[in-house]
Amino acid sequence: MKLTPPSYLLLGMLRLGVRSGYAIKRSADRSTRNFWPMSLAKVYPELARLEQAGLVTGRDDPQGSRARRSYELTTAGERALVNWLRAPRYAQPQVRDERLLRLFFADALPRDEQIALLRRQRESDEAEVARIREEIIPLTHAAEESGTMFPSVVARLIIEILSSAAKWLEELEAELSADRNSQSHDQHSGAIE
Amino acid sequence: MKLTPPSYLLLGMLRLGVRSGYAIKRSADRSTRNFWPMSLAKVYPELARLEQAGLVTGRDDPQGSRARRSYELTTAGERALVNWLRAPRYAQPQVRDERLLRLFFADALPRDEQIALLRRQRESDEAEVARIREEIIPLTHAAEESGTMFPSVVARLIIEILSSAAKWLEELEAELSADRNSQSHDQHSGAIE
DNA sequence: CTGATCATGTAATTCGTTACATGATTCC
DNA sequence: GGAATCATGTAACGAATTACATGATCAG
Repeated sequence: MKLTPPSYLLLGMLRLGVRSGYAIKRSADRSTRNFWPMSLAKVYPELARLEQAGLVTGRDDPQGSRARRSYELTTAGERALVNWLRAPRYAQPQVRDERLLRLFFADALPRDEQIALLRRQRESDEAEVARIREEIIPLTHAAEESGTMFPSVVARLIIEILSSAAKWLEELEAELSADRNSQSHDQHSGAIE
Repeated sequence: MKLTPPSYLLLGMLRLGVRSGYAIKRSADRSTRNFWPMSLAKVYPELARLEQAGLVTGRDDPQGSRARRSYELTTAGERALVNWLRAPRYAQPQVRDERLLRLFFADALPRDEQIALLRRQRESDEAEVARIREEIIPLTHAAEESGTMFPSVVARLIIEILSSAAKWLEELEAELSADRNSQSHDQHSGAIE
C-alpha cells in the first residue's frame, strides 16, 4: 500500500495525540493548512486505509449517544512516520497563487494600478501574518509547554516568509510611486523565451 | 464560459507575444511554473476553448512541413485579461510542501536528525535561489529591455522569499546545534487543538 | 543515424474538492 | 427553539496530471 503525504499528515496528528477524524481535520485547519490543505472527505477513507494497512487501530468511542471513532498509532505506524521523516526525497513543492500570476502580467496595467496591485498583495500578506500571530502562535506556545516545538518553528518560519515578502513589496511600491512619471503600459514582446 | 487562472495564464502569455501552444508551455516552465504550474495537456484544449469564446484567434502557421498553430489575442481577449488584472478577488493561494509537513512533525526525531532536516530544507531553498538567479533572471533582464518589468519583479520577489527562509533556517540550525544537550524526542500530546 | 527538440493532440487515471445525507449535543 | 458544533461517511464532480500516439526537424 502506497503512503502519500496526506497519510503521514494523519499519522503525525495521531502521534500528537489527536484521536478522531473530525478532530484531526479541525487541528489540521489550524496548523498544517498553510502548507498542506486537506478536506474532511479525504480524512475518513484515508484513516480506513491506514487501519487496513495496520498502521493505526480504531475503536468505537461514543460520547454519550453521539458516535465517535478513536484512532491511535500502532508500532508499525510510528515506524512508518519516522521513516518518512528521515527520507531525503520529497515531492516538489506545489504552489498555485493567483496573486503572483496577476503580478507577473501586471505590465498590461497603467502605473497607478500596478502600484495598487502591489499594495493589495502586501496587505493580504500582512493580514495573514496577523492571523497567524493571533490564532496560531498562542496554540503553538501551548504545545511547546508539553515539549512539542516544531509546530511553533513552522509557524514562525511562515511568518518570516510572509513578512519579508510584505516588506519587499512595500519597498517596491515606494520606488514605483517615486517615479510615477516614467513609462508604463508596455507594447508587448517581453516573453521569457 | 468560465475563465480560470490557467485561461489568464494563456491570455497573458499571448499578450507577451508567445504564439504557439508549445511555446507557451516552454515559456511557462521557465517563468510562471513556481507559482502556477501547467501541463501541456492542459494548454491545447484551453486554447481551443478560448478561441471558441472569441478571446483569441488561431491560424495554421506551419514551419516547413512541421505543423504549427499560431494564436493571438482579440480585443475581447485583451479586455478580459485587463479586467482580471484589476479584479480584487483571487483564489486562496494553495501550497503543498512536503518539506514543511515533515518539519511540522519533526519532534518525533532525535535532535541531530532535526538539525539535518533543517539543513536539507535550507539547502534546497538555496539551490532554488541559485537556479532562478542563473536561469530566470537573465531572461527577465532581456524582457526588461523591451519594457516588460513584472516578470523580473516576480522573480526577485521569489528570490527574496526563498533567501529569507534559508537565512531563518540557518539561524535556527545554529541555535539547535548550540544546545544539542537539551531535550528531544518528545513524548506526545502537543497537538494544535 | 540517433537523440533532443519542436509540435499537436487525446485517453486514462489520479487526486482532491464540494455537495449530499444523517444525526446528536451544546450554547445562546 | 435555532444556530453552531461535533461526528461520520458517501457520491458526484472537477481539475489536473501522466501516458499514449504521431510525426518533422535539427544538432552532433
